[in-house]
Amino acid sequence: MQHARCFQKGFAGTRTRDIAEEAGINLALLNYYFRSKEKLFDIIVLETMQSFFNSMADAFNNDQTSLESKVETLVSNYIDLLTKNPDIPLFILSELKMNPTEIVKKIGVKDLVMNSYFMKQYIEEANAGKIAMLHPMHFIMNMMGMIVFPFIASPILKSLGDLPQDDFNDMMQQRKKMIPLWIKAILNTNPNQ
Amino acid sequence: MQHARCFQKGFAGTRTRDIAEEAGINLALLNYYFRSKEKLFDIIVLETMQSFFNSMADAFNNDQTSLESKVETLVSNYIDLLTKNPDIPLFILSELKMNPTEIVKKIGVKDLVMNSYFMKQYIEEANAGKIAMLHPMHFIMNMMGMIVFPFIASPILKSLGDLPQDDFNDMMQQRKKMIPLWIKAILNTNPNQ
DNA sequence: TTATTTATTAAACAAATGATTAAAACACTT
DNA sequence: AAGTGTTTTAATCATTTGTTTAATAAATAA
Repeated sequence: MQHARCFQKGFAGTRTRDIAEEAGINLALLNYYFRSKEKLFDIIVLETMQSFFNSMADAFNNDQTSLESKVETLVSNYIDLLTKNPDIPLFILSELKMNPTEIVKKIGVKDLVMNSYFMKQYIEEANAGKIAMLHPMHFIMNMMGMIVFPFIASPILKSLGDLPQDDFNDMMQQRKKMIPLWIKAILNTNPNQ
Repeated sequence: MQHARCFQKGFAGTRTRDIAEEAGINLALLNYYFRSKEKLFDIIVLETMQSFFNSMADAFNNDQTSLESKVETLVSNYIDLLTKNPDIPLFILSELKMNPTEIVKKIGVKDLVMNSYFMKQYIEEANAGKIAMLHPMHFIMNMMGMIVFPFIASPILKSLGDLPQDDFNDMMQQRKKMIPLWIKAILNTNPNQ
């Protein structure tokens, strides 16, 4: 399923009639299966977040690859994913603001990220002095910010830089190579400057 | 005016009755002044974006300060602004996705950013080899991403890092000092690696 | 004052919308 | 074939919601 309309218009902006039509089923059937619009959206949000985060779980927990290589994989995969589905982040973050922590807990994204082999490697290298002693959350904010923010802000950025969709996508492809370099530069920065 | 409800729930999720009540005026009066919900929101979005971008215009066009110092000011001011009004970015970006380029043009944000003294300095220093030869849009994406993304994604980040609101705010204060250092590190990165 | 425009309100309207109902169609078992 | 439970649908309901109307109050002009 694509949930295209949901992603674009969000919970309040999406009509159950449109969802039913898009799915090719009767409106009453939608309620027969999901009981209410809210429960339907709970499922859509959950599924979407789950697939968004789980898509990286394998690479995250590979104990054969370096931290650096994991960053490269993560950046590359997410940029490809977001190029194909640019509406997902804004959808997730908008819906999440309404039902705050409930959904996040259900997915177990905290365990997925914070207890990953990736995080273990990060903390080890930080303790060993190989990279900057930087709170993991700053690292996540920077990395995800550099990856996700351009897609969230694409309307304004495309207008700002006179970028048609194709040029914007080209730029995102460039970022696949650049972001890992920038991350490395950040991790070599002395925080006590 | 605060537009609090609008910022939290967006166009589709906000009821005109609630806006009227919050403003302490009669519902019919709202239409008497603004003619329709859509036109009311056009004004709110426009005003909000204008204040968001214009708030930085002065510092941006100061020809007495260095590029580095401008980055520091920008980061610090925006983090303070977003700490006070964390709902603004998601509101702007959500509404912007519906009415794509129309609004952006009205504000003249393109002229404000791209023809600023700040940008001139950036391009000069890039040409002089003092900083990396990096497309200005990458620079903007990175800087704004590092500043704004944490606020947009705060629900998930706070849960991920076990951060109560106060700790989250502390972390944002830390970023005031860090982001300029990270930006500098990025601008010293050789892109042809 | 009186007239006229402007601001404000309570009430109502029409369309949209999430949900339900009751009946029909289908699948499966005995 | 008859019985039973499940799936699907057209029609309907009850609210919600953006907007309008018609009347009143307040301000302004004559």
